[in-house]
Amino acid sequence: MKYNLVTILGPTATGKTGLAAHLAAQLRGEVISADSRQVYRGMDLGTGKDYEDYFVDGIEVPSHLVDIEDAGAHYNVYRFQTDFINVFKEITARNVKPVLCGGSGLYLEAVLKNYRLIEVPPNKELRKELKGKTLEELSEILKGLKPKQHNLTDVETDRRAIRAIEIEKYYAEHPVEDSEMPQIESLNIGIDFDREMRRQRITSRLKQRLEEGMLDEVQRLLDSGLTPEQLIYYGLEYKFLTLHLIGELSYDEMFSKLEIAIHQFAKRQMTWFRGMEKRGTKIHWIIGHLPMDKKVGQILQLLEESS
RNA sequence: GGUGCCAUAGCUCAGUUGGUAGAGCAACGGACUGAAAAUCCGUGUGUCCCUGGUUCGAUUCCAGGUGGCACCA
Repeated sequence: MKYNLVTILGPTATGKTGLAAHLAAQLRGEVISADSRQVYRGMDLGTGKDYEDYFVDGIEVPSHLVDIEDAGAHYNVYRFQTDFINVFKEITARNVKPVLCGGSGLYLEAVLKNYRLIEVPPNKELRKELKGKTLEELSEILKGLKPKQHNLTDVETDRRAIRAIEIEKYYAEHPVEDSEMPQIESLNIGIDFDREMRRQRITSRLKQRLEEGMLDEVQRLLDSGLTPEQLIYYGLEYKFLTLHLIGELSYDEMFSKLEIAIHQFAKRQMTWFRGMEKRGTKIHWIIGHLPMDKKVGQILQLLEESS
């Protein structure tokens, strides 16, 4: 087979995990999650994590990169890429087929396009040197190092700006060799629903998860000592449910604002996937409402055709 | 039933001393290499309720109608 990876992607609420698990079951494979929020333990309903999705005919398909961090921690692309590489190597060495599955476009592309991210150790001297500079001065320094600056979150706080400068300086001094990254040949499958269907699925899934106790989950995280700010940082469900629990939004306001925010998120995900296609990543879109065995069948067919 | 007020974008509303209109939110498009469920950029999508009158010209003024709200019966 030409491919050494199958990737299942798509916007939120399209049934990616279930499809990945069913496919992995057919291939004697294992699932590697590419979801920037499902990495956190205790964040389940709010991240759309559903352990039952991994059971196929009563047998659990092994999964990776889910529940690997405490809630409250900050995971990131660099960590994802290195974690992915480790899991990929380990699985492949066991002669098991990896199925990458998720909706975090940046994470997917970091792997599929082999982003050059390297370990950047803290530079104490530089940090001392930059300490006390204003955010504007730091922004200027960063702009000098990285003229094509897109991401304003880099200069939102002094700490982040200093880290961004540290990373850029390190890159400048350490040309990267791309030896670490295994060669990835991925068959990419996108799950497609039309816009109206996508919105309906998001809304009904939101209602369902609220009924299943999503508010209790967020309350539990608050009770465990996480601050509202820490939870709001995670966005979407955690942001709006927290705002409701601390009394800043009524239930109805929370619901409608969250619903809108998830719709907007799904749209941004689609923009990212279209962007990936423009940048040269082939995505085979399959129709979301087909029965599971049809979808799996189409993917197996594509794999066969390639061999 | 009477009187008054209102009717403009998907929603809430502003506006045009008469020259066919604009904000917020939503929606749509885009960007994205160490927080990415984040962050940021761009786009107005309209029988200005209907019919008639005045006028070179009416979404705007006048009359009637329809619908909504309030008050009085």
